[in-house]
Amino acid sequence: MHESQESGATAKGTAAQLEQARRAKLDRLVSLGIDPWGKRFDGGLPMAEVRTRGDALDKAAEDGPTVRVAGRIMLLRSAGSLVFIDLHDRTGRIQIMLGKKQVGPDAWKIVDCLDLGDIIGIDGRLGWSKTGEMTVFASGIEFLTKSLETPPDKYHGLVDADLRQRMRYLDLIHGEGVRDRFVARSRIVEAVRRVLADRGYLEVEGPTLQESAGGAAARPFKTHHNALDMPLVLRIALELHLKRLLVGGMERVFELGRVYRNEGVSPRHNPEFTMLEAYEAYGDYGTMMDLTEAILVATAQAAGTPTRFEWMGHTVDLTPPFRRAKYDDLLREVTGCDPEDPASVAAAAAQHGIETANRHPDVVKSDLFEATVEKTLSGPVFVIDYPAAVCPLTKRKAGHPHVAERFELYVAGIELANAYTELNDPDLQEELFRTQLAGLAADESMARMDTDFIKALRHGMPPAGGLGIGIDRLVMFLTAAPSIRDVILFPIHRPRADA
RNA sequence: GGGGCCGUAGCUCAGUUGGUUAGAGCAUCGGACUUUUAAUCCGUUGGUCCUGGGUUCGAGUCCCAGCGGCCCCA
Repeated sequence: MHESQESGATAKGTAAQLEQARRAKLDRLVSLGIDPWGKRFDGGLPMAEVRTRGDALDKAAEDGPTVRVAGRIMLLRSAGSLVFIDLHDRTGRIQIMLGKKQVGPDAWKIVDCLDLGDIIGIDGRLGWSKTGEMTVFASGIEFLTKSLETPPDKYHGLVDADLRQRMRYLDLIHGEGVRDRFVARSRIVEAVRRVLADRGYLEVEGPTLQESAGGAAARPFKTHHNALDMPLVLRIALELHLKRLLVGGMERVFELGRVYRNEGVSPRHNPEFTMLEAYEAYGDYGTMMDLTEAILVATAQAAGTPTRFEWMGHTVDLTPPFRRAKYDDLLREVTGCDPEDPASVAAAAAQHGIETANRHPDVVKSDLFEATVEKTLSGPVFVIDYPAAVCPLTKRKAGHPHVAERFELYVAGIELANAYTELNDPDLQEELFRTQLAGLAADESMARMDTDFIKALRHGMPPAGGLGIGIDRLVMFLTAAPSIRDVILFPIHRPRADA
């Protein structure tokens, strides 16, 4: 304490004292000629593999194999000149026993400098302790990295949701199942790519900086290019550029990438999130249903999700084929209105407090559907055949100009996928881009003129099916996560005044 | 944008109707311990009670505003 006052670094407050104690140990390591930041450490076995070997050992035997492991100190129990450590790596944990006699006086000086959170490498004999715990009985220790910060409570870990997201690295170390969930996310994305690759799809990358944001109904983030002195927006969807590639003869394309929507934050919304969009020439929305089922089955398997499970209070069974239900039929069942009759729909909407005056009937209908039907859909269910006016990028059903060949896949009341038979008539597309629906704010409208896209369509886009899947929601669903922030490593946050 | 709940030590949490010097566990530091496993035992350090106002003899506690978080609704 007195030393620190002399050096001007007064240890005021617990945090400073805790750090000072760690820095003292760091200094001791340096004085022992040890680099507290370590170096390359080859030949370490993953803990999971060590455990597999340990399980095969006779528990009384004292001639187990020599193993080398590396990891972070999560627990440290000192019994005099005997120290037990729980060492963790990405694959699991194992107990290390360090004895003063066993490791010798030089190594013991290192053991004296260990704190929770430090990273070390250990050589030792694999065996079982007297109390029946698989243990590496250390013969040597290599110091690899000092931790200057105090880890969270070793039993409770980090609980505060804010801290967990701002300091995700700590959450990954200490949070129950946190790393597993992000491992699952990686496996899910891998599976998506595999399904598409197996079907001959090419993965491509469209521009994230665009002149105008199309392909969805959302407000974009605005930015500016200095050298070109032009305003730009971040993309809100992948659709319009992928369809240009269909024109270009890339008949099966997909993009798996980040999109940005300048809107509210909620348990199901983050301003940046990951979308999959896939387009298949010569297909339609039925083709996309098959693809969606294949992706759901493959990703569930990759994530280790059972076929039948509970999520958000809904029971879900992922055995294909998924149920298909017509939009109008669901609306009729749930609300009792006549979907074909705008007056009947408006009356039902009014009962739910939905504004009906001066609004396009399909907008009202869409609001009514969202307010009443969506939450009842345990799913998985393909809701098919949407009111055409709210689908400006979708081909109309042959002989039914007011019905769009669109489906949304619902699971547990949440929209997981959205697909169309793609509109490829350039004249109709141009007209729909021009048509602003009454009662729909520009921000909420997909109708935004994109003359370059129209030009592309005029060169001929083959009939096609297109599919969009929200990867974050898919991961939420398959890992039973209640919030999108549980599946995004670094979700958006307001800055904090202190830290 | 509206409503509800929350913010106390590095972490996890108590804190009664407003009442003496704000507590515990973990972590830290010192001590005992060669079979522990959230080790145990003895001792020890550590506080902008989110911030700013207000009410009061007296505020962690009540009121107002702000900041931050979680949830619900639009």
